[in-house]
Formats: sequence, C-alpha cells, structure tokens
Amino acid sequence: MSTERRPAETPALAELLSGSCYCLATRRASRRMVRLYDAALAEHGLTISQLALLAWVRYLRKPTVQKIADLMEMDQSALSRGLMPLEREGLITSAPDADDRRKKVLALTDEGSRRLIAAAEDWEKAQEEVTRQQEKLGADVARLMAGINDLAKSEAGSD
Amino acid sequence: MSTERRPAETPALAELLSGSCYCLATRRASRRMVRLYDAALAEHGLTISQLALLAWVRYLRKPTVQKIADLMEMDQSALSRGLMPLEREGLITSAPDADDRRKKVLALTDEGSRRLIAAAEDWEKAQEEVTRQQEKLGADVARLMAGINDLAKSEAGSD
DNA sequence: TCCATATGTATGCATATACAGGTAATCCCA
DNA sequence: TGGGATTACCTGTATATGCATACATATGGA
Repeated sequence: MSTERRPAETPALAELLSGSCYCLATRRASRRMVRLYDAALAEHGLTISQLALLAWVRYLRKPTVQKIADLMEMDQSALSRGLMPLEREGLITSAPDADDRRKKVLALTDEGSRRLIAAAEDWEKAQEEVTRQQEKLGADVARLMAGINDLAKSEAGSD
Repeated sequence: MSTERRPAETPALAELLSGSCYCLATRRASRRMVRLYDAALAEHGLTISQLALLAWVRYLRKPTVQKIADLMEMDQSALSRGLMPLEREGLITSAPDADDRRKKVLALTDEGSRRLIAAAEDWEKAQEEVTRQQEKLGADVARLMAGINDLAKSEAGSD
C-alpha cells in the first residue's frame, strides 16, 4: 500500500540528523561546555577534568583511583591515565595504601593545592558565564541541569 | 571580620564537587549516553559518532569535511580523523571536488549505506530506551532536551 | 599577472575515554 | 590453610577531540 521509498528516507535517519538524538545532543553540549571551561582554565595549565580530579583528591579522606573513578562515573583506566600528567607536573603524588597495597592513595602537593585554589576562581567565572547565558535563554536551562542530574544520577559517596 | 578559614573550604570547590558544575554534569551525562548508544550499535561495528557521520554523508548533496564539522559543531581536524576508520573499512570513499580541489567530497559505499541503514534500527532502540527512562524520571528530561538544544544551538545548514 | 590573504585538509601533539587482558594483592570458603 | 574468586591497578589498542601548524589551492585586488 505504501509508495516505494528509498531506504535513505528511513524516518530514523532523518530523526538522527534533526537534532533529536539524545546522545548526539548531549555530546554536542558537552563539547561546547568543555571548550568554554577549558579556555577559562587554560592560564592555569589545567583542564576541567584535571581540576575536578584535583578537587576530589583534596576532598576525600583517602582518595584512590577506583574511588574517584566511581564518583566521576568513569572507567578506572581512564582515570588512571588522567592522573599521569598531574603526577608528571608534580601536582599530585601517590603511594600504596598501607592497609591494602593494591590501592593507590593520592595526595596533593603544595603546588597542586595552589593551582587548584587559583584555578577554582576562574572556574567560578566560567560557571557564572553559563549562568548568564541561561538567563538570556530563559529558565529552560535551569531545568536542563535538573534533568542532567537525574539522568546522570550518581550517588556521591561519603568517603 | 570573617573568621579565618583554610583556602580548601573555598565555596567554589564545594560547589564544583557538588554536581552543580555545568560542564562536569554535561560531560557525565554525555559519557553515559555514549556508553548506551555505542553498546546498542556495537554489533554493527559502529559508534554513535560514526553513525552520525555516515548519516550526514548520505544526507548532504556535497558532503565535505568542513561542512560536516560545522554541522556537528566540531573541529575540522577531529572530523578528519574520524573519517579514517570509515574509509579504512570501506564504508566511505572520498575524492577532491572538481570545482575546488581543496575540498574533499565524501560518498557512501554500498556497504556503508547498508551498515548505516541497519545500524539506524538499533539507534532507534537506544533512543526509545532513553525515552522510556525519561518517562520514569518524569518530564524533566524532556525539558532537558529543549535546554540542550538551546544551549548547543547550531543552525543546520541547507547544504 | 603576481602577491597577500583566505580557505580546506592533514599532521603533530596532548588529553579524554572505553574495553580487554594482565598482574598483584586480598578475601573467603571448603 | 590452599586455592578460586574478587578487587585494584596498569597497559595495549582504538576512537574522540581540540589547538597549532604546515600545505596546497583559491580568490581578489594592485
């Protein structure tokens, strides 16, 4: 009954490109955010990921690779690699946990602490800039954040 | 007047880790989405990025690297590299544009077209799965999409 | 026509990320 | 207490991304 149509005209493909793909839309937004925040932090020689990592190390009582990976909802191996430039630059040190020598316990160096504090100020500026953009865009983006936090729900552990 | 406090207790750092960083929240959501969609497409040997790229190549009249990069709001160099595995596997071919030999005009192979169509069905399933999750989460995530599309606004070109 | 400028791609380099597989350390139970 | 199962981490491999830069091609005046 339906008229013949080329597979190309699959509704799915049109939908995919129309901007309604949750994954592509989210990733596009992510790229945009990362560019903005990384630019704001560039003068400190840190990326937003690295800033978050430093912050977790400072925050946790006993920061280990797996612990932080869980909190950031990332693969442990990715986190492990992300550590390297920070150790290389002397912002972080590590040592095996005395209680469980499999675990690698991280710590900020003084320099790491300084960089973290300094960069956090510019992080704040980026954060405020997005807030201002939100105001221009209306309230939708406030709900956006609520939505993202529901969708990417991760129960922040206590330790 | 204010009591002394360690820099560590900078409000900014607490805010950063609390989940209210737009950038980190968006990226976390992105990672989650990509895992979901990539898993759905794995049997076709395609990632969500690659699927989108194939779809654009099929959609545009004269698909070039820069054109698609603009549409996907990505750096041209990233797109250029993303092309390589697809050309290597024979899903895409390329040739210089006769009118402007700087431009690289892309085209799907038959195999590329088949893979695209087949994978689009599983993309649809992932999309539906997210939709179902949204229903469980309430209406917030619908607004999430609206927000994302505002925030990551990109005017889709005509060509 | 010739050069300065602009545009389209590719490459070098660096981080971000995931999955698989390997090793060491721990745990737990028969 | 002797292993098998589990856990924590690392490394190999591959894609995803961006920035700076190098190159070739176009384009537009002078």
